[in-house]
Amino acid sequence: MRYYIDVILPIPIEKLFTYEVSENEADYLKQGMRVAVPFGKKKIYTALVFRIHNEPPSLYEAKPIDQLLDEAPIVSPTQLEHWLWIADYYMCTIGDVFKAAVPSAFLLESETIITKNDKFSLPETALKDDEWLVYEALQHQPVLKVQEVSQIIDRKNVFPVLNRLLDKQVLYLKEEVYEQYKPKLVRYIRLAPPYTSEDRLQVLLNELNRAPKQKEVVLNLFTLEAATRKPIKVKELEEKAKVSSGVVKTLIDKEVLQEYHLQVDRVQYAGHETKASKVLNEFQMEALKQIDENYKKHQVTLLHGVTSSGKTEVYVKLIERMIAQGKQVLYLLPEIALTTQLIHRLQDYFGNKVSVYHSKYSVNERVEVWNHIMENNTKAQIVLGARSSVLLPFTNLGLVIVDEEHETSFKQFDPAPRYHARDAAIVLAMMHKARVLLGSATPSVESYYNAKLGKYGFVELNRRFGNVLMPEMELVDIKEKHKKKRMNGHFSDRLIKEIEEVLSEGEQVILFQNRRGFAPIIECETCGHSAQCPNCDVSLTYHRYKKQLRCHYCGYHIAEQRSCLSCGSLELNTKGFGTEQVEVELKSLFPKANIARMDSDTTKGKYGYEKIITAFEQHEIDVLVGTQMLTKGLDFRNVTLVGIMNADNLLNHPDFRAHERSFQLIQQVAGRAGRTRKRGKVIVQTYNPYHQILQQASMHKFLDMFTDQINERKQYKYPPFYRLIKLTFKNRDYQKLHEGTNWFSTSLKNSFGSNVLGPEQPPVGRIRNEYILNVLVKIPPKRSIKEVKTTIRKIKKSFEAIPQYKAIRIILNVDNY
DNA sequence: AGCACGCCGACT
DNA sequence: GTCGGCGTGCTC
Repeated sequence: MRYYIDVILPIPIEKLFTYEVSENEADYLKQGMRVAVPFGKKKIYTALVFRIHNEPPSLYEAKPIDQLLDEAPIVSPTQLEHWLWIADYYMCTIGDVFKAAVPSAFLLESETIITKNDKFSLPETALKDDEWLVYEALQHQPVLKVQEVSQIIDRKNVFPVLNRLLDKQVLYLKEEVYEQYKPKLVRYIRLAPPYTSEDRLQVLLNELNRAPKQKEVVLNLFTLEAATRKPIKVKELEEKAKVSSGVVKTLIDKEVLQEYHLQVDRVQYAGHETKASKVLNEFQMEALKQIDENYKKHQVTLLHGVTSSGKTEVYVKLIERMIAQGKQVLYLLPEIALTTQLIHRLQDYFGNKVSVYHSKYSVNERVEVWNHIMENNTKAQIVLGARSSVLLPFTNLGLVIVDEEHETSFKQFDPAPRYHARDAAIVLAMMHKARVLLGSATPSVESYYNAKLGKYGFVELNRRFGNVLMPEMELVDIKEKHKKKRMNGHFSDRLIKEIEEVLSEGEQVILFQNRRGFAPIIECETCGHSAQCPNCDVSLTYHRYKKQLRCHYCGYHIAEQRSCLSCGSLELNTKGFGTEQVEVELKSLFPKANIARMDSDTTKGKYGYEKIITAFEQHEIDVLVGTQMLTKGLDFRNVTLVGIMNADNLLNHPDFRAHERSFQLIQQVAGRAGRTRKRGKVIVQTYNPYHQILQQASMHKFLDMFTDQINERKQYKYPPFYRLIKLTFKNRDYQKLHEGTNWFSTSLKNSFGSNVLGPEQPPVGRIRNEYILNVLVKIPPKRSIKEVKTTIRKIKKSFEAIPQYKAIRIILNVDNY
C-alpha cells in the first residue's frame, strides 16, 4: 500500500498537489500540519496537509516530501473550513488564503547554498575569470549564498557560472531550509545537583572562602531561590550579587552552578493588577440588556452608538461574560484604530488574557499569538486585531466584536484574498456558533438595512457619555468667501476666528484634509503643462518639505522644478492643496501655535504614529493637521474644534458609496471634537453648502441619509439589493487589453445582459506602465451568486485558453465596496 | 508565484 | 559573442 498527501501550497494555483509519504509519515501526519516539499526544479516550499489517502495520481509520479515540519497541526479544522469558504466566495485560491493567513515565519522557503568541493584538483588555469572569482571566494568563505555570488561577479544571472563550476566539480549546490521562528530563550541558573543539600552547600561555602566574589554569588543564589521559589535568571543573579558575568561563568565551569534555558513569550503584559470593569450608566445598561435580548433570536446584532457614547464599556461587559465561560473572543477593528490607547484600556481589565495581532508586530511575536490561539491558551483568549485576525486558528470562539463596522478598510483590496473581514467574521462566527456584535457610530448602509429587515438584531446607544452634546456643525460657503475676499489661503475668516478663540482658551484643534503632499498638481501659467508620472496616468504631487514631485501610485519622484519642463517658463502655479500646504499656511497665520502634521509621510516607522498621538495628547501640539488617519477611535479630551478644509473632494468620488462615505467621514471627524465637558464645534468648508449629504451630516441626520441612500441603491441597482463583482484587466499593451476585455465583457453580457457594465477606464487608467480596464457585474437579488460565479469562472477559463489574451491579467473582486 | 527556457536587441 | 529583457509554460 502506498501513501499520499494532498497539500495546499502558498501560491495562486487552483489545485492541490499530491506527494508521496511513507507509511510512518502517513500515520504521523494530520490535516493542518506543515510539510516541506520540493516544487519545480529545485525550490522547496512549505505546504499544508489537507488530506491523507492511498489514491496514486494517474497522470504523474508523485514526488516524496522533503521533511515534516510540525508535531501538531497549526491550523484548526474549523479554520480550514473557513479558509475554503473565503477562497470560494471571494474567488481566489486556497493557497492565497493560506499565504495571507499564516505569519511569514511559518512559510519557510529554501535557499541555494554553495559549498566548495575539497577534492577539487583541476589546474586553476581551467577556470574563466568569473569562475575564478567564485572559486577564490570559496577559499575564504566555506559557504556562499546565491545573492553573495551575484555581488562577487557583479551580474544578475549566476546560475550559468555556477553550473559550469558544478560540472568541473569545484563546488556543490544544495537547497537549505531554515526555520524562521526562533523561540526566545532566557538563561536561568541553579546549583548543580551535588550541592543542593544543605550540608554539602556548607562545605562548598567553606571551600569558597578564598574567593569572596564566588561565595557571594552562591549565597545570593541560595537566598533568591528560598525567597522566590521560582527559576532564577542569570542576569538577576548577577545584579543581586553585584558581580560580572565572568564570576558566574567560572562557577559554571567549575560545575558548581548549572545553567539552563527556558522558552519565554516575546509579548508579555507587564502591567498592574487588572481593574474591575466600569459600572455602566443607565443607557449602556439598557443597551447591554437589549443586546442579550437580541441574541436570543439573532446571531448578529448591530450596535448603533453615537461617538463617545461608551460602546467600549459595553463590549467589555460582553467580553467579561464570554471569558468566564472559557470562550475565545475576537475583537476586530481597523488597523488605524488599533492604538496603544485601546490596547491599554483592555489590558487594564483583562490583563494578560489580551493578545494583539497585526502587521506591525514582528513575525516571531505573531507566531506566539497564533500558537496561543491554536492551543486555546488563556493568554490569547481575547484577540485584538485588524483584518487578518479573522484568519487565525480559533478553536473555541464565543464572540466576535467588529468595531467601526462601517470601515471600508475591512475589505482587503490587494493582493488576493480580497475578503471583507466583517463579512468573513460573521461566517466564522456561524461556524463556531458564536455571537457577533457590529458596532459603529455611523453604520454602513448594508448593515443598517440588514438590521431593519430583522436579519440582524439592533440596539441603539444615542446618549454621549456624561451627556455631552453632539458637536455643533457650521457649513462655510467658500465660494462666497472667495467672492467677498474673506479667504486667507485655504482658510475662511470663520475658521480663522474659531481657531483663534480655541487657542486662546488653551484648547486644541484638529484640521482635516484628505490629501497628503503640498499640492496635487503644479501647472505652468504660460503653456498649461503639468508634470506627469512617466509610468502612470497621473500628475505628480508636489511635496514641498522633501522638495520633490512624487507619484502616489508608483513612488516615482523627481526633484522640485523651478521652471516648466515643457516651455521653460518660471511662472508655475499650484492647483489643489494637501496637508503640507495647510500646515504651511497655518504656521504663517498662527506663528505662536505648535503645529504638527499627521499623514502617511510623517508616520513612517513603528512608532511614528504613536509619537505624534502622544505629543498631541500631552498638549505639546496645539493644532494637528492630518488625513483620514486621525478620524479613527482616538480619544482626545481637549479638542474643541475640528475643521474640515474642503468637504467637496470627498463628495466627488466616482463611486456609488461616495455619499455614504462622506457622511461617515464627516461624522467621525466631528466625533473628535468635544468628547468631554464642553460642546465641540466643527467647521466644514465647502463650495456646496446646500449639498444634501453635507446638510444631513451637519445635523447628524443618520436616518435621513440612510433613507436617501437606500432608495438610490434600490433605484440604481446597487448593494444591498444587487451584489457586485468587479473584474479588472491589466496589460502593458493598450490595444491588446481593449480587445481582450471586450471579448470578456461580451461573453459576460451573453449570460447576464444589461447587468454587465463596462469595460470602463478607471480614474487612473495606467499604473506602473500597465493599462487598466474594469468590468462590473451586478447580480440581481433573486439570482444565485454561486451560479453567477461558476459562469464567470467558466468564461475566465475559455478566455485564458486564447493565446493572444494569455498575458492579460484578470483580478476578481467580489463585493468590491 | 517562481523559475527555466527561448527569443531578441544592445553593448563590451 | 554575451547579457539582460520579456513572453510562455509548468510546477505533484
